[in-house]
Amino acid sequence: MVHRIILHIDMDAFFISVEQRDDPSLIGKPAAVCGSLSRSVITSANYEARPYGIRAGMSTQEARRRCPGLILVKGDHSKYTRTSARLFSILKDYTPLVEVASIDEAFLDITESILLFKTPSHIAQLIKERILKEEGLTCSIGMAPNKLLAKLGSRLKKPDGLVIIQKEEVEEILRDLPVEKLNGIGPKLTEALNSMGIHTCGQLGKVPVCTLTERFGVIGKRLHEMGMGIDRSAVIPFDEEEDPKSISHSVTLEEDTSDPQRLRKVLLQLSERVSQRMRKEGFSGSRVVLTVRYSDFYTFTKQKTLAQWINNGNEIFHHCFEIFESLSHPKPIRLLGVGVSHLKREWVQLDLFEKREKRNNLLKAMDRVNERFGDWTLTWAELY
DNA sequence: TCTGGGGTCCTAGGACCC
DNA sequence: TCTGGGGTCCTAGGACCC
Repeated sequence: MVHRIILHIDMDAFFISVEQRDDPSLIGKPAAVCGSLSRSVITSANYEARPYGIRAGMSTQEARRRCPGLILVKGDHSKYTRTSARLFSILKDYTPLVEVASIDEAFLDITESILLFKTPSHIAQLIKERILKEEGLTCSIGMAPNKLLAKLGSRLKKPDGLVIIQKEEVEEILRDLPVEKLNGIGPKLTEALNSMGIHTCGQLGKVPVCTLTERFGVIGKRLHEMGMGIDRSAVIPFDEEEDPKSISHSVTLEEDTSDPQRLRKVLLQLSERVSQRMRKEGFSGSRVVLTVRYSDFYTFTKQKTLAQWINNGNEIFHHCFEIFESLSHPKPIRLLGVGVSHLKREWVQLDLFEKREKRNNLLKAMDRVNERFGDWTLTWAELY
């Protein structure tokens, strides 16, 4: 295989950095973005807040307790989506092979682009400069022979880092690197590996594949390769992405409730939002999934496969309400979710071919990012 | 007043069919 | 009349990601 050059671009503390750019009074003070000001979690904390232990996923209450002076900003997701779209349009100036990994992360395959630019690291440098100049934001970039290592690289030096991992250095870098630093190895796998005496990637790469497959099944082979820094997966540009497999919305209620009328209304609204997205993106589905979380945080899903394809709000509601009513709910409800899976395309987006031809068109990029992230703009307040 | 919201992939048991 | 075995679909739940 041709030796590839992959970049992973990861925005630094994306949401709160956007807020700081727009409100300089936040600069230099511990600040964080959260979902809502009451029952929510931190979605992004700035580097001044991190010494207090403030991290994404922490409840806002816990964050306030740890850092009484913390400034909390309610997230404005439509703003982040618009910023994200402009960032992706910058990236597409350097290669058509840009993968949207999340709202603030991208993979670029620049193997072919180096003919047009001086060196690979020059491309990375140009990208950092343009993002800073045009958006006032910093990012961290990892450059490596594959996505796994590029992603590792962008994590190694944050914020505003540029880490280049050459093929020859891979073994040395991985030798003493804790396994949990790799994308895809979460808390449970880390614990399991550690209990087998495997703590570093170097150790992981030396474990025979059969030992790993015996213990972990199909992912055993993948783990073995990860330990050796091998990753053959391709960068998938946005216009070659597969269709989504499910569309869902969920909401944590302002307060736990058992009131059937309120719960019914929430299910109706969630069903309507799901159906609007399905129709906008051209899907029907034949499986409805209800998610319920009780006040004690016990969470479960119940699904129902239908004999027909549906995409309108009333039908989605009808089926998920039927599931809802078939259950005896022993505790007040904290969260409800409605989803549809088993999706089928009703129509093909007319601009798909156009998209292929105009990969550098800003509007197309914005459309695509909006399709993926636009619904983040909806908040609880807007539902009522 | 602890704990958001949107996804993907994998597993595993049971039903059902040949 | 002591019971195989392969395949698919359905359902629920878990791990992981940002």
